[in-house]
Amino acid sequence: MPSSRVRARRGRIARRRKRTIPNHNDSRTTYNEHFYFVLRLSRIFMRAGPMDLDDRTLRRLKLSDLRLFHAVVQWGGMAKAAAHLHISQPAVSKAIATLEQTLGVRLLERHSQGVEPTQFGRALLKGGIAVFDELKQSVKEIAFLADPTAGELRVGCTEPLAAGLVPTVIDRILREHPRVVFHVVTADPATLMERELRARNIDVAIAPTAEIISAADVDVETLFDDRQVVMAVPQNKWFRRRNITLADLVHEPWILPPADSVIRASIIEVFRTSGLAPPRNHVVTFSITLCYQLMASGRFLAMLPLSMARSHGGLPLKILDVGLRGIPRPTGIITLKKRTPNPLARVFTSSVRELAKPLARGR
DNA sequence: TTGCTGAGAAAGGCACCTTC
DNA sequence: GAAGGTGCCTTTCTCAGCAA
Repeated sequence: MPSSRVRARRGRIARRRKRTIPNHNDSRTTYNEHFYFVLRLSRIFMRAGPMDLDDRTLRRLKLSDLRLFHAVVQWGGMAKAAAHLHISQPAVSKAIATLEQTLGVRLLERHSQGVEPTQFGRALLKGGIAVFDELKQSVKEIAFLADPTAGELRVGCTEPLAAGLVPTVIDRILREHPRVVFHVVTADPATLMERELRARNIDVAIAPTAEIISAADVDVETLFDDRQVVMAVPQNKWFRRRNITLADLVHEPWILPPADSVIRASIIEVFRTSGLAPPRNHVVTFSITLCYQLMASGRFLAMLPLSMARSHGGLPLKILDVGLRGIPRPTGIITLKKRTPNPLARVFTSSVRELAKPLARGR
């Protein structure tokens, strides 16, 4: 039986503990991180359904548990997650059980072949991705403030923009921020938005905006019409001709995008509007590298975005004046709303805006 | 203010159990 | 047999209290 002095002391300690954040055995979990984490989770669970999540319950949630829960879902089982995290299976099982007890809901469906997240588990996962992304962005912000010449930026763009505008922007930024690392992903606009931006694999996307379905979670800033114009290299026989029309070029070797693409349909429409049959498909490809290689021979023509001719990369492409304004293709910056921006993303987008100004004239 | 101490909480491992 | 769950244990960490 403890003495009255000891009991009184223990009582005082217990009362103090109730007023403070519990010990998480994780020195990396700072008060601010915990506050933000709890705030996000409370919003997530408010959306998930009516639940009794009081302040103490939310304070028990830990970033380490969320990371562990992520691993379990990612690997499809507690034992597999434990192996990847270098801890024992019971440790994972207990952590998940504690998490479920704290939240008062079942997060995982247990099967003989592993586990699967429930609707509550999926809600937690979705929020978890956002929580870790926000933390990552904060760390990047701190790193950028500590050393503005370094950092990391993930950019998504289409193939033509990767061959024109984007390298010019990157080159410009690297002159001022020489130790910045760029990760560039190329894909079609819809994939960039769904697979890369929403999954937070990229910080910013530069792409044609007309093909982006407007959504509440996405910011679209159209900067210029990247007109599709007829292009050739200076060695091409048509380059020095004057007063040429589309009809003169229709029987030349053309490089065209695949038949099921939006841009191919627009090109065909241009020929039809001029009363012409579409050119024969000599080469059908989305590959800009292949396009460059073929055009370098001086034989092939292609309808490419104006930004490719205006930027300082790749082949010295020249516009053939066939008396058309070109197919307008609104292009701009796409970012995720309510996401703390990577400080380098701000540098990147302002550089894009500046370089897009000459292309935006007449828009 | 600093360093030490002790209590309590949390994390995680081992052995074993249960379920499919 | 494979997977998760449970009980018991040890280790580690945090923090209040206290003395110098």
